Amino acid sequence: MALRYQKGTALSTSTVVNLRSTKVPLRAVDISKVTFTDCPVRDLISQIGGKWSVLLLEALAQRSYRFGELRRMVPDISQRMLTQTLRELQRDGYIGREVFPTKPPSVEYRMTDLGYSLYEPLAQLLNWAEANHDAVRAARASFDQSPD
Amino acid sequence: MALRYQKGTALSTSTVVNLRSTKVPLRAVDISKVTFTDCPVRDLISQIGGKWSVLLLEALAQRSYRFGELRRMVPDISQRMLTQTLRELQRDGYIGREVFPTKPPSVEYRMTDLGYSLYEPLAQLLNWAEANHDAVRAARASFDQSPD
DNA sequence: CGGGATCCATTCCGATACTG
DNA sequence: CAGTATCGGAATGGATCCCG
Repeated sequence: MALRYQKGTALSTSTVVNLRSTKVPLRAVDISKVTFTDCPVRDLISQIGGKWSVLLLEALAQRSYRFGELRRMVPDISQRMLTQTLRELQRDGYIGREVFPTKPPSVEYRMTDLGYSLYEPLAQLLNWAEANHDAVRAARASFDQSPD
Repeated sequence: MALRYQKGTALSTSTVVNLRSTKVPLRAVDISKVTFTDCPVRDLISQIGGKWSVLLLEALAQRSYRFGELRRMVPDISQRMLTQTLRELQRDGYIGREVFPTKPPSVEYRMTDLGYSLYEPLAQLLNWAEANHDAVRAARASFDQSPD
């Protein structure tokens, strides 16, 4: 039983198990010719696992913002990464991009319905992070002093 | 107004806004001498944003597993990354590690209470990923054909 | 203003070999 | 069985310059 899909066809005789809840029986899936992005979880993690995606989703969940506004909200992001991350979020359908042909041009980014639906469970996770950050840092400090 | 904490003290006169829900008023936080890991969200993302963390949390949310079992469940993980990721998860207090001094030795990993509490909102997010993967891939295909 | 293009440092991660 | 150590390639991301 293999966990989550993997690249290539190296394990064509194996199966992949989609684990989710302990209350749900495990489902076996043929792994032959299954590619990386076929696994929803690996796909999502590889996307929003980036350094900036979640921060931008957080901002745009509030309201629409222009490129320069976002840049000022995340002061330590480079222009390159801001552009690139916004493109990826747009490509996945989480945010929309509208160009206003003013001089100089302005571009506004806004969350889509799909993006809002993603942000719901995501916000819960971020709330957890904030609520439990002290516990995590305590565990970390304890481990660093004497690895259990 | 800056979004989320950043490194160093370069923006000592700025403030950071913790954004979360549109229903919650924005809170301003002094950014002076605030380091990277002081932001719970950035900290969490940099941790579980890795390639393997979520998969291992998913597995261990089911039941305890031994090192070799986890390795077989995630066949495309290297021994190096399995060890490393498990250490990080243990360090943050999400999982525990117990050594049984048999010959040869066996080591069992199990989720902690903190890990289970993290897995609750995380599982919701993963459920979303599975439920909406088709929509994401459709948006991606559409974008690749003609960038909106 | 909102990018694109290029170069470079760092980090991540896989492969391999070795060990108690 | 469950690691550790080392190496090298791949991917990530920052800095800088240019452009309509």
